[in-house]
Amino acid sequence: MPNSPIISIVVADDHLFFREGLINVLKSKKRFEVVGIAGNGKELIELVSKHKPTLAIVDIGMPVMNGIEATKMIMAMEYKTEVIALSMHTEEAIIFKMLEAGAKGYLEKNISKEELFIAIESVIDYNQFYFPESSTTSMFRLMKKLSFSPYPKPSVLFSERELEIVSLVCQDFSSKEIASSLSLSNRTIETHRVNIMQKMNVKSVAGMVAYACTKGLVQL
Amino acid sequence: MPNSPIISIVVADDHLFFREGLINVLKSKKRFEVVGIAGNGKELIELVSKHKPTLAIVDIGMPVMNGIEATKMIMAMEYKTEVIALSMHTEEAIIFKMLEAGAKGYLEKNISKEELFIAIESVIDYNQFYFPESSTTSMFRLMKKLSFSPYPKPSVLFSERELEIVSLVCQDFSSKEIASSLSLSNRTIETHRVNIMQKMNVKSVAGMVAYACTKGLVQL
DNA sequence: CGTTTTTTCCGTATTACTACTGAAAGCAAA
DNA sequence: TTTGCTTTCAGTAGTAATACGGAAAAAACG
Repeated sequence: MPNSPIISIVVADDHLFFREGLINVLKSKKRFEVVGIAGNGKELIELVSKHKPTLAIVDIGMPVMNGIEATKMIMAMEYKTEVIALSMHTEEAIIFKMLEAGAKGYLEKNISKEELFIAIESVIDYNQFYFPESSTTSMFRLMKKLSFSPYPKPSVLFSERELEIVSLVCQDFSSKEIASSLSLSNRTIETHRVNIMQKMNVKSVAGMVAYACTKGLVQL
Repeated sequence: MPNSPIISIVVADDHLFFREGLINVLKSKKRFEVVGIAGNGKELIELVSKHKPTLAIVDIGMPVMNGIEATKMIMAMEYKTEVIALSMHTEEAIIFKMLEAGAKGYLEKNISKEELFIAIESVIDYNQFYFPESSTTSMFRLMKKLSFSPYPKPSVLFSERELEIVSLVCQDFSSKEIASSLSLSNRTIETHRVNIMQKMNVKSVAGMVAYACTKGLVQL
């Protein structure tokens, strides 16, 4: 999913080396912006409430406040920051608690860059849960199945501007309103609409909004 | 959810008395239409493939073919028939297998009419999983949480005609097209659109489609 | 049977959207 | 540097949708 909005991330882990490594990996993709680094759960919730990031990557075992408690507190905040849990080993009971607390994904610490990216995009772009392949207990198999992506991936790519306009259209704003709110010409918006509808292969706004909803282009 | 489309149902249970009782209860609501009655899994899949019902209410323990196998086969069909499982007792392992097979709900046989109706509407209207309150093991607590309704209930009621038109609008049909496909005047459709938008409190088609998607008025 | 809701239909006017053009500036990749 | 994509803007025209009105038949409900 190129041309996607920036994902701001807060990272929490009590191991300096791992933390730094993780941050470096995240920084290698320009879509990811690390806005905060925490060494324990308390720091984490402070950073999350301060920066309201899109995502928090949270180690489960941390001093002062563990990842489970911290996740619960993050979930209680009004801003919707997603949480992906990190753990050294696959301990089913712990992962379970983390998911109950509200985490949307779980990762072992020895994963590859690629798996990390996939996990983040699954959770953020496609609003799905993410579990590692190694967790093959029956409960996880079932949960994987139940938490399939509700959105089939769109087959075409939309630019950031286009996604912005789609989103505003879905919020019931007219072209004029969108134009003035973005300080652009009405004709610019109309051109975008035409292009968007062509890409979607639909005939009218109705089809455009329906497409956006079903493909998960907008989160309403 | 009054003014909702008819739900066609196939019932499968090997106990005559229970089966008849269930059918009578279903018939007490005019929204439910029992289109088939099966005494075992084999009959069930024949009836489902013949009638393509909205819902199948399936006993787990049946001769010839049990509910789990039958559910798997129903899920493999192209038509999307939902399955609600029935069981005598709450046996976690069995329920688990049933959910893995693709059932969206589970009910004990000693439930009330009201609970049955709620279960059906949860599964059909709101696309959510349904578990009985009595299953309070941690796994079910979590699964309940994960399978919350993605759709907040609409606060207004729409007539069948209105829902029909909403659905067609969401499918990118213009008023003219809808008018001719329903053999109605263009003005009739336009009037409906106005009424619908007033009820939804939106300003344009875009808002209408977005409302329909978020409230689950249409299944796209 | 009366009441209410639903469904049907119309005129007029205005606004919004879509179709068909065309084009220039910016930016990034090849 | 050329190529391509994104973003910006515009004229003209036609079509669709929305905002005001108003109204009557049909069906559902008590």
